[in-house]
Amino acid sequence: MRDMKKTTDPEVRLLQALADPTRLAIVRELASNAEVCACDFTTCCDVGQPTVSHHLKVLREAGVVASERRGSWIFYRLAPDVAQRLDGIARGLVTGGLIPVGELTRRRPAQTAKPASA
Amino acid sequence: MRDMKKTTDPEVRLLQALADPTRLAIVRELASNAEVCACDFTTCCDVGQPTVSHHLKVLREAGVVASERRGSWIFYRLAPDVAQRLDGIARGLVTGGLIPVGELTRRRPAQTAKPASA
DNA sequence: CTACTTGATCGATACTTGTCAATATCGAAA
DNA sequence: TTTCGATATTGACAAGTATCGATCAAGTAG
Repeated sequence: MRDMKKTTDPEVRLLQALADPTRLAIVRELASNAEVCACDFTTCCDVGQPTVSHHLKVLREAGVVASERRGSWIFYRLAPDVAQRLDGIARGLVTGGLIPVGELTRRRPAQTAKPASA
Repeated sequence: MRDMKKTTDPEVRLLQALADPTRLAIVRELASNAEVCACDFTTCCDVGQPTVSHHLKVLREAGVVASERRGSWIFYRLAPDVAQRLDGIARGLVTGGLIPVGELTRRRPAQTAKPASA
């Protein structure tokens, strides 16, 4: 378990796909253009062509982007549910507004006892 | 520029902080408990204490969690704006609903010409 | 004070990843 | 078919990082 490097969690996969400057630049470009040729990313992201290809593969396999070949070029666009999936993660992190922390704190012997984790 | 490893982009920083199985497990624990003792993460995330400490540091420096010492224990909770920040990133990725892709495709000579990136 | 407990830090190691140069593949056009 | 342009893949390398054991620092309890 300790060496569990293979992340199966789809939320972690999505976050990992987005958690890179170059890939987020690609995604942002796609967010404002709706359709971008692969060759354009090399200029807008300031990286070499193989690097762009690599990042596009990561994004593709994470379900972040979809590709479509037209003529000699391959156009990429955002998967339609990316924003929704990310928003789902964000919603899962909402607690502060729902649970008054002070109340939880108040009904514990906070200074001397540790609350049960379960 | 090519060696720009120092990521200053706060959105990338947030995503990087969350894009790890152990850290997301910590964050989820905090999302459902609102306040968790640092010592409890070792069991719930199945990693050693130094590892937990390391990940908590990463989360702290990314502004994802806040810590508070009470007695011998240090309690962690989610920063109140984490969900909102993540949602902000998600909103920035919404385009499919705003721009009818078909229309963009239709008014281009898609088969033979490449559209200008700008 | 000492002894104990919690959490942070250090050092080492193994794994992962971002990048590039070189090459291969694929589609279009001649 | 050959040639050319656009992508993908491969191989290698450097940098980053997740993890652990050992140790340190800070606080509590005797």
